[in-house]
Amino acid sequence: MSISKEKFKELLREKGLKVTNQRLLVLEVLADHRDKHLTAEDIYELVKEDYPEIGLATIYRTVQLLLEMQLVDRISLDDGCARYEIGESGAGEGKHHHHHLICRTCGKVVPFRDDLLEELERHIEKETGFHVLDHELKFFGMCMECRKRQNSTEKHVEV
Amino acid sequence: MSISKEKFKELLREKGLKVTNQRLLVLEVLADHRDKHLTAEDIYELVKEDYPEIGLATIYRTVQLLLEMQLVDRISLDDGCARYEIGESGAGEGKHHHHHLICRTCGKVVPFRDDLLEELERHIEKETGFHVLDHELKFFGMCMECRKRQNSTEKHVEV
DNA sequence: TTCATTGCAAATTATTTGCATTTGA
DNA sequence: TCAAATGCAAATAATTTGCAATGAA
Repeated sequence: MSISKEKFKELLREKGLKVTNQRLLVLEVLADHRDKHLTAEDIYELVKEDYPEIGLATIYRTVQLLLEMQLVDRISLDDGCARYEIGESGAGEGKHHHHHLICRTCGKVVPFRDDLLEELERHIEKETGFHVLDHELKFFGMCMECRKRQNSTEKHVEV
Repeated sequence: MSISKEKFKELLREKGLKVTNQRLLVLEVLADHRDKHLTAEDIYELVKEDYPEIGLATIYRTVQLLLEMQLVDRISLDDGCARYEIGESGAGEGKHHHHHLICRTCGKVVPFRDDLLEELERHIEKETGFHVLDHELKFFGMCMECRKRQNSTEKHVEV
């Protein structure tokens, strides 16, 4: 449901920006790896497969542009580098994406779709006057697989 | 409601770690600036007032230790550096702190206390098997003051 | 005494920037 | 043609690490 290549080209032209191979490829890599939380370095390696002469600085400049155009989201997994993923909602109207379940045991990140926060946002606006435009919600814990593994290996272990 | 200096000393001894002035001062500075979201550099400057010979590396090592002991939380305001604040709940049982309302216009960060996420967490566990231990929730938007300012200055401005 | 802790400086890592060159409109 | 975009290398900024000196137990 993310943005099409044509729509992206159009948006670039509207802004008076140029349509370059590099920009198209960065968006394509992000679109081909949705829910993968790629770092700039990840994107760099993936784009290099098709376009070996690209520079890392171009990746940074392009994701910055895509962020401003609201075509991608930046998330942090608290590992010291920013991660990027393509937005669900195309041009960024329905800006209420998904949350992330981050397993503290194996590091896996599972997306979770939910809109239960809308009510909380209305509550916040009424209570504090703060107008909420967007939110970012992360849950930390242990995924099902790790729980199973823990159960089987720690059955007789004292804590 | 955060941890007392005595309790902290006791915890250090339990772990076989040494009670040092530097460690006490870092905790004290965090306790004296609750809800202030200090960077390592901020803490460094504040501790230097009492203890000018402290090194920045010690700040980093100490906040790392405090994080492991669950006495402080690390949050990111997406400005390229980690921020630290003292935990509400002392030894970290009731790990459900507060959320942050981040104003995109003036950068102000307002804490907001709420427990409406518990229901959502139960829902997630039932749905996905992911066992939630903690969460981090940020809202981005515009604070009341900025909204007022905007109304008064942009009354006749075309967008 | 003795090993954990510290301060300092150097190293590392992610990201940004300056600039000459290239390229899309 | 020509400003925008790129690639490269150097600069920056946050954080980490190695190591000799210090200090708490």
